[in-house]
Amino acid sequence: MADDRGTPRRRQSDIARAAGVSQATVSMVLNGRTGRGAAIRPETRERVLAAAAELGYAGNPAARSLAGGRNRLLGVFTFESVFPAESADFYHPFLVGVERAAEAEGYDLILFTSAAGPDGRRRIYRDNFNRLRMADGCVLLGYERDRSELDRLAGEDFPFVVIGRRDVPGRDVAYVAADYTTPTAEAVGRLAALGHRAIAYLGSGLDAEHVLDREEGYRQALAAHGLDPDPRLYVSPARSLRVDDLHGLRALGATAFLTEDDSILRRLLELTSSVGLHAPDDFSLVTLVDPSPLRPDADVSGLRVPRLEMGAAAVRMLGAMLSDSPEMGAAGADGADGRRLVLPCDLAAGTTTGPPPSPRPGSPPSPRPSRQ
Amino acid sequence: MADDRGTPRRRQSDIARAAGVSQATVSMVLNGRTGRGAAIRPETRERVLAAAAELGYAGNPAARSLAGGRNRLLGVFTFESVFPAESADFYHPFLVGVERAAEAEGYDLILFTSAAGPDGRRRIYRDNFNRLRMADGCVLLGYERDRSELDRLAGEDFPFVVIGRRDVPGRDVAYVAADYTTPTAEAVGRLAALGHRAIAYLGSGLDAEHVLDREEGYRQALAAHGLDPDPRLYVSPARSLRVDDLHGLRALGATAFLTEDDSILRRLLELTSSVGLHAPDDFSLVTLVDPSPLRPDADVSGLRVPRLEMGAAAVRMLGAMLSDSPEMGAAGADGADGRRLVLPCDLAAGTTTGPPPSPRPGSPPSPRPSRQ
DNA sequence: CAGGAACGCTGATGCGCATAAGCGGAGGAT
DNA sequence: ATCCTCCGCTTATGCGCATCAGCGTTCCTG
Repeated sequence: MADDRGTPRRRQSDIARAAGVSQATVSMVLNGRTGRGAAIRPETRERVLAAAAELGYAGNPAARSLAGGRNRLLGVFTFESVFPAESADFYHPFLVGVERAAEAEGYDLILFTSAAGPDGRRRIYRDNFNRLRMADGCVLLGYERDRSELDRLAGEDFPFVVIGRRDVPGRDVAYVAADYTTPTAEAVGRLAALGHRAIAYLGSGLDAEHVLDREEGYRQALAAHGLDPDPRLYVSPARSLRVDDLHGLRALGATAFLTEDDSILRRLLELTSSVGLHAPDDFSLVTLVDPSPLRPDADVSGLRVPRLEMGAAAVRMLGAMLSDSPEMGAAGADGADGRRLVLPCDLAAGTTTGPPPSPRPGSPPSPRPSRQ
Repeated sequence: MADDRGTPRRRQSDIARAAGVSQATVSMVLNGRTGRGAAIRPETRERVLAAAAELGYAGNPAARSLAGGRNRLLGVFTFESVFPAESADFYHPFLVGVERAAEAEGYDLILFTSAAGPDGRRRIYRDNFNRLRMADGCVLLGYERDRSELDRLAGEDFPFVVIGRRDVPGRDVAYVAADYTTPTAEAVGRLAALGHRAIAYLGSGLDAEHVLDREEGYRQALAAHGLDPDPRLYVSPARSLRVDDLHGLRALGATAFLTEDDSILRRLLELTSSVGLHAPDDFSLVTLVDPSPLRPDADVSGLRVPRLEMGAAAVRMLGAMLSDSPEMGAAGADGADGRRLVLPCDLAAGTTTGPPPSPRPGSPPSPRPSRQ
């Protein structure tokens, strides 16, 4: 009578023996399933349940999923750390959405944390193995440096949904994206309506789809409102914008700025406040991605990306792909029925936009390049 | 030659066929294991790996764990939402630690999100199935309402580590905790040294271990410094403290306050500022759990719980339990060797403590209840 | 009163994998 | 030449469960 350590787990066969039935019967009772026609006698049922309760039975999910085919595990792959110290604010809302939807749909989540490459970035394929396949399907999140892994994955027969638009030529990648084009265009429209004639675009310089969408909105709206698409107003990458550049833009008549990401926004605010300019009086500002909530000082006008909803929608889409047709997952048929979703993006009014400052004497608003 | 959809998941037997070897050989190669004596010929090995890569093989975690092997999957179970909207700041650092350690040790993480009960809280056992067993072991995080699930889990033979001290009678639960007692006592000591004679304790009213630890530190330090342990200074639960209560405590001579959690801290700050009192001039304040970083206005004195380290340590402990002895996991032998870890907690100086205000005329610092 | 159809259960099977046991051959020791 | 030992692989087995095809009974129908 040593200690009970190693108290063996109870199996269905233990219950079966205790209740005087077969293991198959135990399985049926516990699952409420019916073999073919109908049922288990209530009396037997009770005996089995009693035995299970008494022996403290707890099913083995691994065996369950082995026998059943699927494991109700959804993968979450991020190209960067899932819980990064800094960009916490960026990923967090997506993950909240993913988690909620997973919870609602009865899935557990598997986070691929083991796959870090030497550069700290994660890789889908490690030693040529696709660990993602451990899950029934996978949600991909974040921005990859290298598109080839995604291409390769798209060529496999594995169901996945990317958060963010991805166009892989010849493949039919499922994604949940946000519509950046419309609200970017709308932002330009509003600024134009306020009287701005020269709107500078401070871009990230990346060529990802979501970046192209914003540019597209900018250019379309410029044309639609009859504004001059002066290429000098389009600065990209603008990450290391300097005071000189700022002055240059203002000399071109720029009275409004669009910033493509948070670090550029930050940069611009630093610069402007260092020279004593403030929105909305001295210039207008619209940011094209959610500003970090860490800066409570300003309610910046700009896009509000429905991140939580995107995460949730991605999970729901994946769930649908998994249940609809068990095999439609990867290289689906023609048409991307429910496999592409573009969510609208709000344009928050904020407090950083207003009419352009009235032209100071001697400083004509019309573009007149001072030098260069 | 229709589309390739429907290509089933590859199994080891597929690889075996492609490489012209047996399934067992594939298993050995992929696991780097050696049958009995030594090895697989490098040539064979290469062929197998090539076939696996080409066919896009990825192991089935369920089958792996069923077969008695391991998954390299660690579970993360939280009794509440892992990514809660509000308490994000609370859980996040733990998860960062968990993620980093998992990454370092080459584990992937399973987040048990599917186990939500009707009340929104998660349950380990659902329909009597312990899904945690999908993983090799599990880290538990958060505070359970109901201790019975933990008791039951402790009775099973499944390796897990709890973040936060847990005493389950008769069981030997592995945990990584923080030492709240010492810094709480130290906080009282510092306040006493500054001249405070009456230190109020605003508690949460819970009876979890981590709460008891703080109380313990408070009481010990009161005794050690010869302060009167007036029970009226010990308010718990204090979550709905009111202005009256605040005045009552001050009438008792209280010049310093200890707050047990963030919501109580918040409450106290509301109250005091509503009556025009401010730390450290009018009173001193030490909080016994990290204040939410959302409040940049004050650098509150108080405990700093090493959450990130706790998360990482829990994963490392679990890793050790899994590799040391495959069976020491659950109800270990006697002695909790490396299975209990208590990390020290810093006491940050902050700016909310100082000497007690000099007694105003007519308002003696000695306790003299004015009324009631 | 024969034929059939549920009913209530059992036995067999296989999910994909790890692993123990087996086995032919090559090489060394005696 | 004989025996033994390792090597490099194969075959067989079972993890715990869900599920399917029976199979003896009972009850109903014509």
